Amino acid sequence: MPELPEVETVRRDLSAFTGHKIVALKILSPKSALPSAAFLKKNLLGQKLTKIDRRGKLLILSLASGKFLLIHLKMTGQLIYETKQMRVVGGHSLSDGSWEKSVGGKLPNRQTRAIFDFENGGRLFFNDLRKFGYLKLVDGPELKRILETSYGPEPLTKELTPEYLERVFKSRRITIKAALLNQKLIAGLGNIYVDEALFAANIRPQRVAGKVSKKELTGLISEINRIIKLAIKNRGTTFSNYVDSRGRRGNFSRLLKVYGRSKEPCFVCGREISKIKLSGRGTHYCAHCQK
DNA sequence: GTGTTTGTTATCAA
DNA sequence: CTTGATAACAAACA
Repeated sequence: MPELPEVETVRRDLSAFTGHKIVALKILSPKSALPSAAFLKKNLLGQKLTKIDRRGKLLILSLASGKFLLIHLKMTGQLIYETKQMRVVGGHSLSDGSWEKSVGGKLPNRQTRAIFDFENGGRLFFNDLRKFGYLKLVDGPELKRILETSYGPEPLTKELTPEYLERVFKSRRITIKAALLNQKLIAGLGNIYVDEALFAANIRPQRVAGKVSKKELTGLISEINRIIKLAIKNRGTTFSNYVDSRGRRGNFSRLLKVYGRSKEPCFVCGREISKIKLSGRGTHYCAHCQK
């Protein structure tokens, strides 16, 4: 489940490989390519990749042509980059053994939906078990429209203030959990980091968003920022199948306090972590610590 | 065969 | 117009 820290980790890693031309593109799953596989090929072949940005959980790859390739990993997407050197040495066994714990075998594999070959011999694999993710080619105006209509402020920016959250939550009768999952209100959080942030801020996920006090929102923002920063530092969380651009798992998993810890003891009070369903999502919290 | 996992959008309802 | 609830999407696993 790639959320902001996981997508940011991939973005930073892949940025090291920008500046090269795409010399071949294989699309193995046409439905993963928007608006169509043919359109992507036409617009990507021979194009230089100039930089990679991120907004929320969306990767934005800039092309020399002025167009943009948007990549969303959704739930099970992976972007794995192989250098020419890695293939020459025969696969993915790095000296630190990191490949053994992750995708293991050779690429492409059954989950591979697209393969980019670069001029420098590098190869980028887009894997996606469940095919929710996509590669989407857009022009400048469409990118602008998407960014303006789909994303609220990012964590770790000055735009995310208690005054802002107070204003956009005020009229809302949804739960604070649902509000934090809404990318239009705040960008980048998903199920894992929402549960973690609410635990750290001592706020019950089922509270009505509009009734959370400004003081609590202030604390919540500070916990969101702290956790997101720490998670990026730890290269994200691997819960199901997230791996970074070299196929390695994230290290934040061992720092999770509530997510995936149903019935285990709360690290603060020792009581059992509860698990309920909110907005159709598994929701983990401590009924004693969170008010 | 059933339930569960989740990011995002479409759809419908109030 | 706004807001919210829910299904749908896809594939694997217990």
